[in-house]
Amino acid sequence: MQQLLSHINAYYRLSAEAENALQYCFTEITLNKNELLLIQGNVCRHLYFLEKGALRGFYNLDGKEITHWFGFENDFVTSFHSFITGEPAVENIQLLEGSILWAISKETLNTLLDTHHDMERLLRIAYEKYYIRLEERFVNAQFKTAKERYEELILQTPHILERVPLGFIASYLGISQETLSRIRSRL
Amino acid sequence: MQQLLSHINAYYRLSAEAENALQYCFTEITLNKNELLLIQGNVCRHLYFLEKGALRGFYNLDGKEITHWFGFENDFVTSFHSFITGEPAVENIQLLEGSILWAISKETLNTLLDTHHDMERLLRIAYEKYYIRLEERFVNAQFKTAKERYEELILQTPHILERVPLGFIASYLGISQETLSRIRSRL
DNA sequence: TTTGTTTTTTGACATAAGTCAAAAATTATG
DNA sequence: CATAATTTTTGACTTATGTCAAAAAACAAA
Repeated sequence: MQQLLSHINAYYRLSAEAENALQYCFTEITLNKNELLLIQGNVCRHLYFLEKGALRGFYNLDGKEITHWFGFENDFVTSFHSFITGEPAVENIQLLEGSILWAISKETLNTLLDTHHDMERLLRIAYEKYYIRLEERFVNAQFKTAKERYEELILQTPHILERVPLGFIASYLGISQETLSRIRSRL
Repeated sequence: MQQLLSHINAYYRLSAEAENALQYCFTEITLNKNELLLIQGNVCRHLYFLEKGALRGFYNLDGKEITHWFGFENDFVTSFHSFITGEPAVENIQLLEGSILWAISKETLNTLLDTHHDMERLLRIAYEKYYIRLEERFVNAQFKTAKERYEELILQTPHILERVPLGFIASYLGISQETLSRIRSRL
């Protein structure tokens, strides 16, 4: 819990009241490797803070598993579309390592947001950062070659390489595993 | 101005005070076709509401212009990354038609957000919607074929086809103009 | 209209990346 | 440690899409 609080405060300095209220809104969850935090078709009703561990979001496309994002320490994770819209998730969330998470339900979050203007701001600022990140990935996906995307990954998020099997990384980069393997061999 | 207010209220019902304050924060701008609202390298200090008209965001890649988004009636537009971070914009914003816009500076927006919790919420909700939209485009860019992306465009945003030259649409979809032309001919 | 400009299409060819199958390497487990 | 299971690499071949150049079509202006 301390880690969650200090991570949030690095983003945006909360008032003492908001910070205090926040503490009682999160529930600790421990999960093992390979367990599913969310199964596609279910509505994702929680937002999670990942204190320790790693996980991935993936969905099925023509029988293949497509990993489209990873979460690591200090990330907020959820099936975004489902959490926001209340529609069934198209994706699964699976643990890549044994992990410690803190969960808050959408209802509880909404109460927090109603009560504390600065919580609302925190979330708004968080969205800005996540939006910018996604925008960058989008530009990479659409306008860069497979090799360039892999090099970008090495520079920007090398921790992914160290903790995730290659097959997951390939689909994360939007390329086949074989192509990724070849790129690596001639780098 | 009336259009801006009613569009916002369709998103999220503002308090009378917030709505009133908001009215005095926007300035009307009229621009002609082909004019530039933003030139790359400059910091984008405003958020714009597009009341009437159309525009595009584009940047240069290896000497080619890459159009990566369009704006139409009732869209909020800005060079997002630059507006948020205060860094120079990597993109240009150009008018595709003569347009009427309403501008608000970042400073003025921040004052509004400080004063009105519900403005903060409005913006937070707006970000959610824009995030979801971008997420969808991202998945399309990375995991769908050129033909599928074009078909998606026909279904989801046919108005783009009617108002924008094909060359711009091609780079928006992340394909060459020639390929787009061929896709169209065998559809 | 006629002429000039811009946009779109077509053709020929090049290339990045995908697919399928099998081998090699790595990691897990009895 | 030996065997099984998983992950990564390699090889041969296919395919989608890009590039460059030119023709055709559409649009604008005189």
